[in-house]
Amino acid sequence: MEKLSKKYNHKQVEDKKYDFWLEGGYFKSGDTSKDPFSIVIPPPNVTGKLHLGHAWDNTLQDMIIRRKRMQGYDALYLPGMDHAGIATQAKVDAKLRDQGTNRYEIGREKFLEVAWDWKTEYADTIRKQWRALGISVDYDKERFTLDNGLNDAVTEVFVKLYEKGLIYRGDRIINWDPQAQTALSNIEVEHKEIEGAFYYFKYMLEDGEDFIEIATTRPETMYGDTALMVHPEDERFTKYIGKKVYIPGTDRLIPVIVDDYVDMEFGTGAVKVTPAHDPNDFEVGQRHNLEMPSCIEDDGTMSDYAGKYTGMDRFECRKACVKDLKEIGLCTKVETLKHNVGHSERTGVIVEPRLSKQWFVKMDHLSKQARKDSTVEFVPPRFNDTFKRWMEGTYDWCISRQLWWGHRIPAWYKGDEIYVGKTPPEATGWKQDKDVLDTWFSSALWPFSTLGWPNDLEEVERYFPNDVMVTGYDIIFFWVARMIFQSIEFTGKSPFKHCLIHGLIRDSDGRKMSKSLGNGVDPMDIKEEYGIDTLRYFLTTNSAPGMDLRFEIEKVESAWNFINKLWNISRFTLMNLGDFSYDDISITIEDHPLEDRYILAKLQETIKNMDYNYDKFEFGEAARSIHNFSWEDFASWYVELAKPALNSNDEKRINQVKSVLSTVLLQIVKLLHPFMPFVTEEIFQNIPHKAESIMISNWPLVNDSWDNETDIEHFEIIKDLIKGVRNIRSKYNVSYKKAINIAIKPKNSDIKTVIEDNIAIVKHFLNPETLTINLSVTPSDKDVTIVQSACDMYIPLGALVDFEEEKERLTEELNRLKQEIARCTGMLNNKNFVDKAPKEKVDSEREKLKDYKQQYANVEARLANLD
RNA sequence: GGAGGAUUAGCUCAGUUGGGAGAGCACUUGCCUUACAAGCAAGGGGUCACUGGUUCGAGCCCAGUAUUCUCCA
Repeated sequence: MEKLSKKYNHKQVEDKKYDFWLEGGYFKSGDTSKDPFSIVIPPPNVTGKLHLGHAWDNTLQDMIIRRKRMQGYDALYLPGMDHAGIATQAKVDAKLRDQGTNRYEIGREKFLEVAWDWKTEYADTIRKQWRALGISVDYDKERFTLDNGLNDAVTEVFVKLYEKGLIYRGDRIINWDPQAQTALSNIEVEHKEIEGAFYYFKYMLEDGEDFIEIATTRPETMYGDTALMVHPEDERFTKYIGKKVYIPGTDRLIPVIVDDYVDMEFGTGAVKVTPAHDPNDFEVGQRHNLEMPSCIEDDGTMSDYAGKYTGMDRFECRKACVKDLKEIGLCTKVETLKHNVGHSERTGVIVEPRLSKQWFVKMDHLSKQARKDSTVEFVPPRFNDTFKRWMEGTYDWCISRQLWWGHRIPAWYKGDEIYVGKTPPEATGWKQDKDVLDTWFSSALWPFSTLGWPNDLEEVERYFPNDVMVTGYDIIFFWVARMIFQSIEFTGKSPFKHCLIHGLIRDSDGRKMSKSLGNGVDPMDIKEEYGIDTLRYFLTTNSAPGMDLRFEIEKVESAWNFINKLWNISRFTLMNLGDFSYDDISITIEDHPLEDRYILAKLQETIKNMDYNYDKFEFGEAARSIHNFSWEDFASWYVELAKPALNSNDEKRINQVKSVLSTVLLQIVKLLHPFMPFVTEEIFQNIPHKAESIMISNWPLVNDSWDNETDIEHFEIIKDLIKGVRNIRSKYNVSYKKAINIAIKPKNSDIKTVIEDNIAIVKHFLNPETLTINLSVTPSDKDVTIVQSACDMYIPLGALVDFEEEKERLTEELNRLKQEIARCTGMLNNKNFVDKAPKEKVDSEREKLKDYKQQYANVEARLANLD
C-alpha cells in the first residue's frame, strides 16, 4: 500500500501474498489442540487446466475454510487430482498420434510412462492455478487417485465387495463407445433426440411367399437377429408361430417365437430380436435360449455375421443394406422419426449397446443402505430428494473399462478359474485382467481414501466425515451418490455432513460454456485484467445455492468497484492515522458521540447477519450485508463525519475517531477476507493490527455492549432529516455550497434533544446559514416544507421556488399520506386483524396511523398557507 | 411420459420464520467535494407469469394453468 495509488492495482497487491502465506505455514492443518474442520477438494482431472467452474467451486470451498480457520478450527482443505481414465488416455493418445505412433505400437508399459509424464506436467499447471486462485489448500496432504495409498483403497474395496458378492463379472448388454473402445456405465450415456427413421422390412417365410413385416430404427443389427417375436395373443401372427423366416437378403433362417414382452399396438406388432445388441432383446434371448451373435465389432465396423457388409462402418452398413433391400423389395418403407439415441458423454459418438463380459457393482444392497442411512444434508435441501430418488432406480454399475490408464482390476484368470485378491496369486499361469476400473470407482472413495484409509486411520478418525462437500449438481449421480454409498458401506458413516450444491456457469446469453461453442472464459484472463479477488467476489455473490451463474462482465466490474471502494476507504483511514497503532485503540463506548456508537452498532448487526448467512451457505446474502455496511454506512456516512473531527484540534476526539476508524476497518477486512483474501491481507498489514496475517486473525465476534438499537434509531432520525433537505436542494437546484436557512420543528422534546445533541452532524451535511430547532416554529408562507415522521422542516428559498410546483409537490405528499392512512385504518378497522394479529403488529400500525395523521395535518396546513 | 428448477425494475438477479418490494448495471438531473469521477448527491422505474385456495394478512404456503430450462425414461 506504500504507493497509495488512487485506483486499486491488483497486480501490486496480489503479488507475493501467496508465498507469504505458504512461508507462514498458514495452510497447514494438524493443530490437535483445536477442533477439526475438513473439506476435500473435488479432484480436477489432470487432463488440462481449470475453467471458470473450477474457480467457482474452489472459491466456495476456500471461503468456507478460511472463515473456519479464523474461527479457530484446525482447518484442513485437502487438495488432489483425478487421473480421469478416458479423458486423459484420449489426450495421451492424441499426443502419441502427433508423434506418429500409438499406444499399441509402444506397448502398455511405455504408454503408462508417457501418461505419468503427462500427469506430472498437468498437475503442475493445476497447482499454479490453485495458487492463482488463492485457495488455502494444505499441500502436504495432496493426493492423486492413482497414488499408492489410493490404489490400496481401491483394491481393498474391490476385493471386499467381491467377497461379499457385491461385485461380479458377467455377460451383459453394456454401452459401448466405439471411438474410445471401452464400456461405459449407464450414466455416462447422454440421451439426445435426433432425426432417425423407422425402416420396414419383410422377413420372408422359409416356405412360400408369405412374410412378416417389422419396423426397426437400427437395420444394421438385423445380422445379429436370432428370432422374430410376436405376442402370443396376436391373432395376426398365430399361423406363423414356430415357423422360420429369412433375415432379409441372407440365407440365414431364424424362428418366430412368442413372448408377452411384445407390444401389439406398436409398429407392425412383430419385432426382431437381437440379443447381443439390445438390452431387452438380451433378456428375451436368455428366456428363449437364443444364440447371441455380435454383428458389430469393437470399433463399430460390421463383423463376419454381416456377410457382404463385413468391415463396413455400422452407419455405412445401415445405408447400404437399406438401399440393397429396397432394390429387391424387402425394405418396403422408411418413415422419418425423431427419437432418443444414446451418445457417449465422453466422445460424443453414438453408443452401441453390445453384449460384453464386464465387471459390475451390484447396486440393490448398497443403494438401499445408502437411502436408509445417509445423513448428508444437501444445500439447498431439494437435492436430498434428487439423491434419494436416483438411488431408488439404480442399475448395476459397469465398472470395467477397456483402458490402460487407471486402476488395474485385481482379478486373475487361469482357464475358467478366477482369482480376486489384493496381491497376485503365487502359482504360475495366472493372467491379470487387462482392464482398469471406472475412474468414479476411485473418486467414490475420495473423502476417506485421501485421509489414509485403509492403511492408516489416525486422520480418518480426525477429519472424517468431512464437514462440507462443495460440488455442482451435474455430478450428483456420478460422484456424490457414489461417495455416499461407498462411505456408508466401508466406514459406516456418511462421507460429509453438508453437501453444498452449486450450478453451472453460463455465458452472458445463458448458454452453457463449452469448447465447441468457444464461449468459455479463462479465469486467468479475468485475474489478469481485474485481479483474482474481483473474480472471487463475482463468483460467490451472484447466485443463490443450487442456481446457475451467468457470466457478465458488468458484474465483474461492479465487483471490482467494490474492491476499489474498500481500497479507498483504507487509503483515507491510513492517510489520517499517522503513527496511531493497534495499542492506541481505545473505545469507551459511552464517551463516544452518536455517529461512533451508530457505526459500531451497525457493525454488530452486520457481523450477526453475516454469521447467520455464512452458516447457511448464503454467501450472496452475507456479501450484501457487508457490502452495504462498508459502502453506505461506513464510507458514505461515517467516513464523511470523521473528516471534520480529524481536522479539528480536539485531541481526544481525534483519538476516538482513529480508534473507531481502525476498529471498523479491521473488522470489515476480516469479514471480507474469505471472499477476497489478497486485498484484505494487504489492507490488514497496513492498518493497526495484531496477528501476523489476517488469515490467522480472529473472526469478528459480536460485542454486546456496542450492539445498541436506540443509537441506530437516533442516527436514522438524523439521516432522514439530512436526506430530506438534500432532496429539496436537489429539487430546487440549490447547491451544497450555497448556505440556506433551516428551521426544524421536532415532533417532541425527546427528538429535539437527539437533534440538538447531534447538531454538528446536521451542520456538516447541510451547510446551513442559520439553523433553528424549536418545538414551536412558525414558518413563513414562502418556506419550502419537509414533513417527516420525526420533524417538520422549513426552508426559505425565496425566488428559487416556483410555488405552483411546490403546491403540486405537497399535494402529492398529501395523497401519499392519505393512502397510508387508508391502509392503516383499513387494517385496524378489521376486527379479525386486531384480534388475531400479534399485539406488536397491531400496536405498530396504531402508532403509524397516529404518525401519518399528524403528518397529514401538517402538510394540509402548509398547503392552506400557500393558497 | 416422470421429476425438479425458473418466471420479481429496461437487463442480470436477491428476497430468511407470511406482516409496507431490494441490489448491481443501465437511465434522468446536479456536482472535478483533499479516499474514490470506475466517484458523490438526488431521482424515475415493478399488476412479484396467470387463476383459484388457505390466512386478519401471500412475492413467500397449497392446487391448477401457461411459458421456459434441466435431469431421468
